[in-house]
Amino acid sequence: MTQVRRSAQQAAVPPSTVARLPGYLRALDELASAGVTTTSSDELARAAGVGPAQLRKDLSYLGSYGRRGVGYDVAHLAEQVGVVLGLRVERRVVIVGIGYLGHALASYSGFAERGFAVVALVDVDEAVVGTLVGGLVVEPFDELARVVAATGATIGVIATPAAAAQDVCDALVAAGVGGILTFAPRALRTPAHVDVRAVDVASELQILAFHDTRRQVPGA
Amino acid sequence: MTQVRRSAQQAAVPPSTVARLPGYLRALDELASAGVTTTSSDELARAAGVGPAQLRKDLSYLGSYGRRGVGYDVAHLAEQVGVVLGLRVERRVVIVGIGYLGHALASYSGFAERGFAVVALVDVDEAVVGTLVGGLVVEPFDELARVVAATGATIGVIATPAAAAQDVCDALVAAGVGGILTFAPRALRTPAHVDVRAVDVASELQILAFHDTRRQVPGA
DNA sequence: TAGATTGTTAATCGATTAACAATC
DNA sequence: TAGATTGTTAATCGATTAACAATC
Repeated sequence: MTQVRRSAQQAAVPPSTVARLPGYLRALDELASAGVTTTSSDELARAAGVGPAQLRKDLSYLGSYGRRGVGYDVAHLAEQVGVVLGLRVERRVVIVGIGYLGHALASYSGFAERGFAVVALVDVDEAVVGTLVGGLVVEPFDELARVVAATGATIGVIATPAAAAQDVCDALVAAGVGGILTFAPRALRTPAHVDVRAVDVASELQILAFHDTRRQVPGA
Repeated sequence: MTQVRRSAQQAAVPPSTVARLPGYLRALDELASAGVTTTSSDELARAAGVGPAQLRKDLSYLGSYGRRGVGYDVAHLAEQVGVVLGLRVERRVVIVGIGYLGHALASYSGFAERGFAVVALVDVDEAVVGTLVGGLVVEPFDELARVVAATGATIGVIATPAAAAQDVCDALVAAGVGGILTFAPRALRTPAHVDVRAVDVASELQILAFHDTRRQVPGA
């Protein structure tokens, strides 16, 4: 048991596989909406935008949920992927920073549809605190710890300017959240037991610009 | 020359390295702002949140921009990384879908700071078309091709609901953009010459939920 | 049974890490 | 020169892909 962070259930699911599971779940939901009840690795892979071999390999880490010669039951597989992702337990989210982005996130219906409840909004700006956004009253930043404790939020979202990100991050960690999703373009320092995912839209554009260059300027 | 998409310049930069370059650029800008003029792979790696060996390996694909025993000139290295990413040419961006998210993106100052000009906003909703957002007048969706041609946009951002994403994507491709950044939770089909990057915030939360589960429910 | 499709194995490929010779 | 730090090589590691035996 010197192995770092390994669940007791089955063999570990590799990170690259975990990162693709939400896409499979999305594709399964789309198929279900279209009335499809049984699917194949070929069909599901196409819907998710990956190769069929990769899909089967990924699913094999979760267990054996298909039937040879037949395929996968859409509803059953979706349920199992949901279980593995931990979506059968309600996940509560607190959003810090209620600017345009925070507004967008607080109002986004896609969260509820995919297993998340936004339970609190927090901001430092006195002009924003107390206003109603997406059905919630914005709380002051210095109440963060209390708000997290009171709501049972386990995931924090940072939607503040980059300059404030590390302080907000520290406060979220101190308040006891286990995972952080940050939109601020800055590397965050966190203890090892806190999971961080970063979305940086300008970085995404820069990666697109790289390929754009290769395409437009072949020689120089 | 049967090799697919390979630039004529130097040896290809691996995708995983390209994806980290924006982070290095960010870290370099932070160091420069702090008055640092020379840095080491150790210092820069720490600022960017990666290991020093990985940083040096990544930079080695771009060329030799450091000096042994001394380190890297911050300004010079930032310039070179910018060149490789294609940021010395102005990149023009059109945003489709001006809801909360589109608003947030249109108003985001971080784009301009990092080499991008938002040159056009487009929406289908008649109530939104004609309004002023972030200093730009929102154009009707059926004008997309004309707007892209007139502004010279080469990158399209999709900030619409998932149901509209594929149609918007097709229209952007038809209009001639070379890269697409989508926030809609749906796999997009595009021709091979168009580069797509997808940001799905609910998927990010689901990945966090996976680790949350491992932590909170060790046994079952 | 014959046909279809999974789950798994093995081979390939790419990415990361560590170590160190080159060199400032 | 002695100390520092890069750039590169080689070793390790993990991820992807292809092929096919198992089996419905």
